[in-house]
Amino acid sequence: MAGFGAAIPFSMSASSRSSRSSPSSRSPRKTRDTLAPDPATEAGGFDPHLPDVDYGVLDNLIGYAIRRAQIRLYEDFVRSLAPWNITPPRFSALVLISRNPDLKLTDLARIMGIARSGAVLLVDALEEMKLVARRPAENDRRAFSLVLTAAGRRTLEAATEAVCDHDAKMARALSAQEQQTLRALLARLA
Amino acid sequence: MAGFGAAIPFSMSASSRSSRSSPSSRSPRKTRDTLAPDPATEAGGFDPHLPDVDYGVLDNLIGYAIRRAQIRLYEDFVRSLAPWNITPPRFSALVLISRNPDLKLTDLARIMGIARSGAVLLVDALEEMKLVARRPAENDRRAFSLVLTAAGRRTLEAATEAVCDHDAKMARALSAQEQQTLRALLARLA
DNA sequence: CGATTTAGTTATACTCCATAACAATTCGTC
DNA sequence: GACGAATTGTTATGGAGTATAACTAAATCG
Repeated sequence: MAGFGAAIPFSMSASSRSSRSSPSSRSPRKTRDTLAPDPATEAGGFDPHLPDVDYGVLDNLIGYAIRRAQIRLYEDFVRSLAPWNITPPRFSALVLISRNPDLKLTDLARIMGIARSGAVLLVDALEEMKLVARRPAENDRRAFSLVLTAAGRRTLEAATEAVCDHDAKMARALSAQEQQTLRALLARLA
Repeated sequence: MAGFGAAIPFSMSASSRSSRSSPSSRSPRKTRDTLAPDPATEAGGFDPHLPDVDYGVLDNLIGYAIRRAQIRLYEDFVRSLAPWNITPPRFSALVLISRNPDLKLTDLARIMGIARSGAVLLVDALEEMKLVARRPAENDRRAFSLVLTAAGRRTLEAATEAVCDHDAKMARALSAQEQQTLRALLARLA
């Protein structure tokens, strides 16, 4: 889930494979054959609310209304960042590194709500893309200060523009006043 | 990510481990020792908006406002379902199976936006928990009709109550009128 | 009937992320 | 100032979720 980089662990008990009697009783596996290349990818674009489906309580929950909106926005958000090979967590990291001087890897992890080990991987990727550099921190020889490279600044600028365009496009059905209302209501939840 | 059971693939290029010069230059690994049991879990509860942090553009995007609200709701949502070992996708599946008679596994996959293979695992888990049963479908010996067991109905009823309580708790800061407004605005996005 | 499609399944692999352990360093406290 | 505790960055390992591809049995369509 991620998206912002949040934890949202959601792990719980594994549901290990179970033996089960199948409708058409199993028979021994044959060897490869390959007749039809299997029709294009499954599970493509996802419509969070199909007609002719009874969603029961799900339709009554504010949480699901938010979830649905988030799903719709998210897919397009990812697409708008794809040209730079930037994922949402990477975008968040770039913004945070850009705006918070002397940010340490541990700070980044805390802010984004991920484990330090995850932040290492994230920064590794950004460093390999030459967008971020680890610079020895002053006063602490254990730590790095994270900084954007020149390329990182350029990429962030371009990606930011794309993201803002995307956001404006998504919200264009709402007036400025309505957007303000939406923001205020969301902020008051929970 | 899931949560509702949505796809949201979000995969792209893997950021393979890179060689990197560390701040304190590496030395050979020693064997086990175990001194301190490492302080409680990292990446615990996540605050989507810390003070003293500059979030830059992120604070201006409607998409992030929604994302943040969703994150806050989600953690609590998961906790409210935990007593029954029900995850959000499992809850969605139970509701959908309950409300849509004669639902097939493939239908479930399509509605939830996951691959059929994923639906198999989901239904496997629910069947192992004795909440759902595969019943041979009429007129099609390939397919199952998914149905709730008596235990499944009881569990769904209890979990639904917990979920509704949770949702009401989250939205209690908003008047009925405001909740309606929020719903309407969310529906008009994208 | 034969070709194609569909439902359910399995195997495999990938991605993201957490936990745990660790070395080097810093901090707190006497 | 020395020593135990905490912190920083790191690696190894593994788990959960989901996708892709291939497959069997059955239905459908010409």
